[in-house]
Amino acid sequence: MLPAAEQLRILSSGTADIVPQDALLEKLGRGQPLVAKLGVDPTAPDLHLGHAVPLRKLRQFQDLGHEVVLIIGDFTALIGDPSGRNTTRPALSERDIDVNAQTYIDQAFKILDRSKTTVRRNSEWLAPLGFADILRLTSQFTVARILERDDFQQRYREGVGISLHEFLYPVAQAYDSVAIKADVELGGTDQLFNLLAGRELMGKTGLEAQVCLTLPLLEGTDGVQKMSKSYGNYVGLTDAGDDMFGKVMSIPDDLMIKYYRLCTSLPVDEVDRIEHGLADGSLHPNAAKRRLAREIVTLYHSETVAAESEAAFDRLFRDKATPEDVPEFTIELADTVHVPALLKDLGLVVSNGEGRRMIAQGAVRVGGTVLAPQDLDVPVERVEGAVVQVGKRKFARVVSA
RNA sequence: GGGGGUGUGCCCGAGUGGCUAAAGGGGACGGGCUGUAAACCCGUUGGCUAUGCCUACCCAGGUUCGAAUCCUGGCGCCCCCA
Repeated sequence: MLPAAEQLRILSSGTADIVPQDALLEKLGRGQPLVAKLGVDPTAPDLHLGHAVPLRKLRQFQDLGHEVVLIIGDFTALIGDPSGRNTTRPALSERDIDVNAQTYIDQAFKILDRSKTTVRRNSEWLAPLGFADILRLTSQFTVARILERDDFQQRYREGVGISLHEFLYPVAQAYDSVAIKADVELGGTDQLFNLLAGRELMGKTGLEAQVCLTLPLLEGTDGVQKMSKSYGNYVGLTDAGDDMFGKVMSIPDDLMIKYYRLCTSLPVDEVDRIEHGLADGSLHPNAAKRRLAREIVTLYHSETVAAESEAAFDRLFRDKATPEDVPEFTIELADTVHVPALLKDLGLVVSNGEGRRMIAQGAVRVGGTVLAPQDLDVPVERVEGAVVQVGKRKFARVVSA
């Protein structure tokens, strides 16, 4: 094992906070493998770069010789983390949870080392608790303490309802840490409260308290909201190379360095160099972003795919040419084709109305030429075998049935 | 248990009987500029082969020539008092 100080240097990079830092140094100093914990929510089966941030950090722990326990929050899913905007969440069926958990694990192993990872479900220890156990557990926390949590405070102030059982979420999560005797728990900065609850409960239970390590929340491609599927601003770990490359290219410049730090495996020093290059103008932002996109695609696919994705990207956006592989659709065509309906059939727009609007706005090309606003109906020869394009990135080739 | 408030399009939010497919903002989308960045400008944003028709302002009824707007009942959410 590396010296504790060196480990700490690596583990601290990109973190938001380590509470308390000296405790981590001390734990590392014992030269024993630590147990690093991450609790995951089995409600969102599609992982994205945001989910990958703590997973990457866990991977660092593994590479340094530590153990990782991944906790599937199948039981806490009955509550739903109150930090979400949704106060009510539909209860998932056991089957859904199984499927989601499996999907999660499969994707997580794109990042984690399988041999150093233990997967547990918190229903293992939470489900058997009786009411008396829960009373004992909840008596460890005061209402004032629970209300310190930012989102509870805010919701309480704004008069948004808080259900009593939501108070139990941090308590349950804290108990997870007790159950597995975690040394370190990871989470986003929005998790700090929950992580600290675990630290507190462990202390009160006579265990050595865990260290809380928080990571910044990653903004999505819009650069504003945190990355999330529901905001549509995510880069999925299973996205095709082309998509991944394109999405990364669309992030705001200001976010590049953060992505470099949190989403790639480049060494800290290299990222620092890039940062300086951008600051003094010696590195063009476009070049830096391309490299970022390549690094990320390489991580989840391969170097070859990354190169192909970049080539496809250039073809589409720099040369404004048609992509290589346009999906083909076989459709029965009349002599005169009603274009809005055609666009809808091709899946390029969701309704005829949208198709009309797109045509009116000059966003539709057939065989490379922009369709005039009055061309709602065109002769079949014009579309047959032609590439139909809506906007910059939606293409389809029409083949007559 | 009692009192009060509120429910509008993806979101916020105007709108108290016709001029409202519903102001304004945000978001999103499209066009221009460009580096698919930011900023900025312009446009679009319920459905329908469409000078019109249909469906829409929590739900169900009702009043009216006409309702998001009025009435009745229901549901949801919030606040205060106990």
